[in-house]
Amino acid sequence: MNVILHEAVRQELEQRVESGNYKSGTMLPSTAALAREFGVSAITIKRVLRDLQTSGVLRSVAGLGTFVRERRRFVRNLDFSLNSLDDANRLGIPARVEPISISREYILDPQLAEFAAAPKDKPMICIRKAIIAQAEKIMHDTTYVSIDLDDETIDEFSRRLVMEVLAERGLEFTSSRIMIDAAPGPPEVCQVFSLPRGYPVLRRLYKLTTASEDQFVAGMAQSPFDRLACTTEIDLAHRADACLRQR
Amino acid sequence: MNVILHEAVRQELEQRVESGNYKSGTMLPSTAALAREFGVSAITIKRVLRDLQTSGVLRSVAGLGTFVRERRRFVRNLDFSLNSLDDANRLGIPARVEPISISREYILDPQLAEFAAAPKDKPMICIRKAIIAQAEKIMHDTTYVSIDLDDETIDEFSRRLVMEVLAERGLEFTSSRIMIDAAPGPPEVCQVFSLPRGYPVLRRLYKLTTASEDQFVAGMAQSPFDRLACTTEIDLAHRADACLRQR
DNA sequence: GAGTGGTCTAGACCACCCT
DNA sequence: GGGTGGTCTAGACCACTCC
Repeated sequence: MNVILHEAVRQELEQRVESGNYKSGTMLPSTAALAREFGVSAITIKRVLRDLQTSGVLRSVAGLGTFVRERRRFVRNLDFSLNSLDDANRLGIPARVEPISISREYILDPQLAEFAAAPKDKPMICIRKAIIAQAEKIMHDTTYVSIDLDDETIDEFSRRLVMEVLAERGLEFTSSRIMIDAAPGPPEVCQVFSLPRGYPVLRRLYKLTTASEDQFVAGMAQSPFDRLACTTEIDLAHRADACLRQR
Repeated sequence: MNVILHEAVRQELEQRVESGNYKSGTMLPSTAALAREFGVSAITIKRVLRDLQTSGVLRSVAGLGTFVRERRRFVRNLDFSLNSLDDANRLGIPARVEPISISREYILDPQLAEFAAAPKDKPMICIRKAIIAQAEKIMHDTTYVSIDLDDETIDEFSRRLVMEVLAERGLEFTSSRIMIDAAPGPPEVCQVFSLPRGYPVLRRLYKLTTASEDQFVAGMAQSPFDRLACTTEIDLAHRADACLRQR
């Protein structure tokens, strides 16, 4: 037993969720009831519940209650790129896009800006959207495009995947450089997923290469940690030398 | 300006860190001083400071003060596997291993257990260690090995990388299946890195394949989100079909 | 001993949801 | 109206670090 009160309560609640005592999706007793049960103050309970929200165990709705968060995670193979929503649907996973915004701006995220080495001479087309699979939001995507396009094409971005639309317009993508990291969810993303600030998020920064040097397509896909994971395979028999560098 | 007090204070403090007003590594004013400055209660300030710790912006040491967290991140290319500490040293990055524990146990983490499909007939050798690069802990690794080995070999695990030791003993690894995801840092990991619970962590689950079916080597590497990122490249010209599946 | 952050408490008000 | 979580406050005690 831990000496720290909120830690002890936390472990007990986590255990109840894990053991199925509190079942997935169901409502927990109210903070007042828990405070009585554990013999601690209501504010200590509130702190624990808040901590368990940022760990993805619980989910609270003001005025409604606190619930056990449902886990449903998708796994995406990095080697195969998902290029169209039709592909997903063909695989039996109903997927669609929910547009958030289309605007002209520069890359805000400093990590993405450095990774993609974006042109700084003029603002790019910035498409933000949420990707939904099986009625569940699983991804928040921000794509930056610096190519002259007609309004009709830009309009199409809000209904389908950017790569899909551009490929139809004749753009040939040769390769994609990817950086995968984790991060505390930024405000925009947490809002879309109804998550508390700082919720761990899996990010995939990507920079596409086309035949032409001046066609710039890059972006960042962000998913709550319990909604998406990535897989890949490495051939060790013909491996190259080590590669670890700073920054 | 936001109506929520702690959110407004948070944004102001974040801005001061970003603008360099509070410089990296330096100490912030005390909670009492900040409470006076913002005209809010001390407990509100404490909440904000705690939130900014889980977002990786600040770092507090009880009895010492609150500091701006220094960011130093390594980037690891997935296609090239880092097989020995000598490799890293040759690249000009002084790296070493700090053993945490060697024991015999079953895989605890449910996600890793499912991913690796571990044999359940007997407990495996479990090696836990921290990997340090440039005097900074950047990785927490847990490796499970189910191979009969002499004590001398097992002893060697605490000084060098598991793959390195096994390769010298004649094991030939053909490929590595990898799953990358994010997660709130578990207690063991947060303790090693002196991080608050729930700090976003980048995880890499790996399962190695050897010539023999019954040689089981798998594990999980976890890094604080601001210490490590992974890169890779995808060939889009010869891409296979889409691959997105649930769980 | 003085200063720091970490923990815990009691009590209050608000916005929200459901009936 | 009665229940819920979210916010904010004042005040207290402790463990820790540094001088």
